[in-house]
Amino acid sequence: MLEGMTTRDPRAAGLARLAALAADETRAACLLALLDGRAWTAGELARHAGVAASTLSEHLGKLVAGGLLAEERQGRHRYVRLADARVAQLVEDLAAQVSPAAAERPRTLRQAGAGSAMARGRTCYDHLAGRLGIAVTDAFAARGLLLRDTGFALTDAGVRWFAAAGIGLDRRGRRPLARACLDWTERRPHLAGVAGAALCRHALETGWCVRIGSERAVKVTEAGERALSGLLGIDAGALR
Amino acid sequence: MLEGMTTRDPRAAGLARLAALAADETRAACLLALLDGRAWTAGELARHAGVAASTLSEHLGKLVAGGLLAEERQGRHRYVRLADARVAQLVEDLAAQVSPAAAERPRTLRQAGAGSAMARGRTCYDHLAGRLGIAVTDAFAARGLLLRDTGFALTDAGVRWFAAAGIGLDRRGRRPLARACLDWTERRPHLAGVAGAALCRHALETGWCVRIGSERAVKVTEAGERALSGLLGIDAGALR
DNA sequence: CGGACACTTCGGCCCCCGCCGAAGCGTCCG
DNA sequence: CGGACGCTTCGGCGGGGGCCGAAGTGTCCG
Repeated sequence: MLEGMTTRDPRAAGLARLAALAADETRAACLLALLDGRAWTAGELARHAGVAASTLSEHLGKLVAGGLLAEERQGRHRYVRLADARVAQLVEDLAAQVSPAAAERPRTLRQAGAGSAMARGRTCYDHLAGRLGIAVTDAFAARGLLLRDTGFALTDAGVRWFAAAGIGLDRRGRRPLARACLDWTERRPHLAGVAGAALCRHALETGWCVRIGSERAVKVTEAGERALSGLLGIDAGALR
Repeated sequence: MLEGMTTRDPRAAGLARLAALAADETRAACLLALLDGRAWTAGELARHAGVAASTLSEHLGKLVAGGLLAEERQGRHRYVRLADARVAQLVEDLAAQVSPAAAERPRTLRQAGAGSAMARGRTCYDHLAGRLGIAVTDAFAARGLLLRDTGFALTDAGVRWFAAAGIGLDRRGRRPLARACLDWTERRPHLAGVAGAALCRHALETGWCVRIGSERAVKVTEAGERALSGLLGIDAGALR
């Protein structure tokens, strides 16, 4: 009907193609599961999503081809993880947009227990979240290390704090040094970006926190309580 | 196959439903067009997207029902615009993720001319973009009004600057005071959020800038050059 | 070497959804 | 009042894509 089939907008086509990757419930479940920052096998994801292995294999093919996932093959396993921090942020942003109603709703006692551990402290892709993440972010703001009421950025004092604590910040690359990640249990933003990732890595490496089981939940150790109290003035009570 | 049809993750379902709204090329073209912040009629969007009016009517129904668009009916016209700044940011973020290759490619002389005017200065939803937006952001950063290398936030001096310039900042609401919007012609972030919107509104109201034609492009007036030079030290040459 | 295992490919099924034109409805204007 | 106009609803068509089980490939382990 239209004469010249006016070449359609390539930006619209690209946007649609990208969104289509997340527009399927099974693939969306994979993306959300992978938000924990770990690498999952195809089989784990298939069981998690409740579909046949063959079905999930095709989904992974699309997600990898679309650049959302990176894959690593080890023996007979296919491990996938979110391709990079940009993708993680995109999934977070989309998830944060989705109806806040769908957020909290523990179903079984066991889930409720796990949920409360998750609410205390957990990782979100590569940074700290839950009440632990909030407490750290609050402490940074209270000590003038972080601006968060007029945007979200480390102050000069904040940059010096990281140097003094011996936590290196990789300032090459396009990833922002600090950005806000909107939590979906707590309803408040917490520190993400290069600084959030560096802090989380340091906390796990030095034993301030340990992972609980194979889950995303983390627990603050006694050494961690002392360190967080000394370096940031965080009261241990705020973490319970 | 599966016994209890294990109730699927409502968060995944919500994410998939949201993404599906943008996963169609015609709807994606609408969302991108509406990024200019104006209200479009259904007919304008149908011509823009190159589909029948009946087709586009159905698309608008879904976008409105999904909360991405707000509509306003006037007589026999149906005006739609992006529902709010959150949606605008989401579309921006998705568009920024899409292959940078699909960015620049002027096709006709007329488009090239319009493109260069757009590159000089334009609005992006409700804030300034293009080289004008970059110049303003650079000036804010150079004068210590804005932190952007360690995140993105107004400094105290920045907040005072807005007060001194008589530009009100509405600090109620959840919208961040300052945030980065990634430009897709220039490849650098520029000031968005409450402060970016207030600055843009003020610039248009006081005649620092005027819109060119019915497009998103804006031009800096002579009065605007004097004001930007006096208040921010922006050299007029940077805007050409 | 043979069986268990993780994943992939293939064929087939079916549903969803985007598309259109035709017809209908409300609004505007001469 | 009547015709032009903008939008919506409806029926029907066609393509795309998610799903599965079965069969195939490659890996690990006893």
